[in-house]
Amino acid sequence: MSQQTPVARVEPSWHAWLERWPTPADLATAEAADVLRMWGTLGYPRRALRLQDCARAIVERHGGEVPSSYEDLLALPGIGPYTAGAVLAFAFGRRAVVLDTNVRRVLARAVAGTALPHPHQSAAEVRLAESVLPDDDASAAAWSAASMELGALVCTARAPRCGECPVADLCTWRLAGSPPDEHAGRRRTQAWHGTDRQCRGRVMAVLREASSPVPRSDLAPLWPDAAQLDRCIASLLEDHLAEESPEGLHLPT
DNA sequence: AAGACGGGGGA
DNA sequence: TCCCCAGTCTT
Repeated sequence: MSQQTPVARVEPSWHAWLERWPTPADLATAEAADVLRMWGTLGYPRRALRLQDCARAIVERHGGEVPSSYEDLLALPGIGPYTAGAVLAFAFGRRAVVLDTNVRRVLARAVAGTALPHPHQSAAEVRLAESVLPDDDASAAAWSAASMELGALVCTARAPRCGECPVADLCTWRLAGSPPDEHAGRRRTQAWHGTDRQCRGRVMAVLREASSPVPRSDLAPLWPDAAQLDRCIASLLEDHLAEESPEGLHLPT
């Protein structure tokens, strides 16, 4: 849930979710429509389907227990290098590189001396994270939690609280006078207005609220560009985020 | 190596 | 308004 969605916004949904589907086996047999409705407005609803696919894979491949090896975790749907490392570190207390946006920013400032990390993660960055990770499992897991918290609460992207930072006196960026972002202006802002993502989001919002199939004619007013709307509906069907029956569009059964 | 993919809250 | 958020998957 927290892949690209702030944890503060995730937390209430996370509690409700685990109350309804406490185990992978519970989620594996849920209705996809219920999964998507419970996901609500967390964004990127494909993640909800991947999470259910992940639960099914855990049941089928691992007897319903979350696996504890990096390879097995990485092979699960929706689990990438970050999440695999986070599960290893935070669920199993193991030494693992946990390189999320917060840790990337902390390392960029404290070690590399730049205001923000490069737009795209590099292999060199992973090597750096590995090199500063303590050797034993317990210390490494604590390091991973600490560096993430530091980035999330103190070393924030917009207005870092350097006065409260425990490592301010060894921060390369701070010591250099907190120079501005090197690639400021080159970071392309993600377009939103008029995009397929906005269009898909509107359709999904209607389908989540609907208690019966929605005819395409009822969807037309949602979007000025009819061709784009058709294309987006087709992509939602392709992604299994929606289904179509003679009565109209609805969440998958 | 790029693009696609939601939505909300803070500055 | 703009920016960013405990990324992943596809091409």
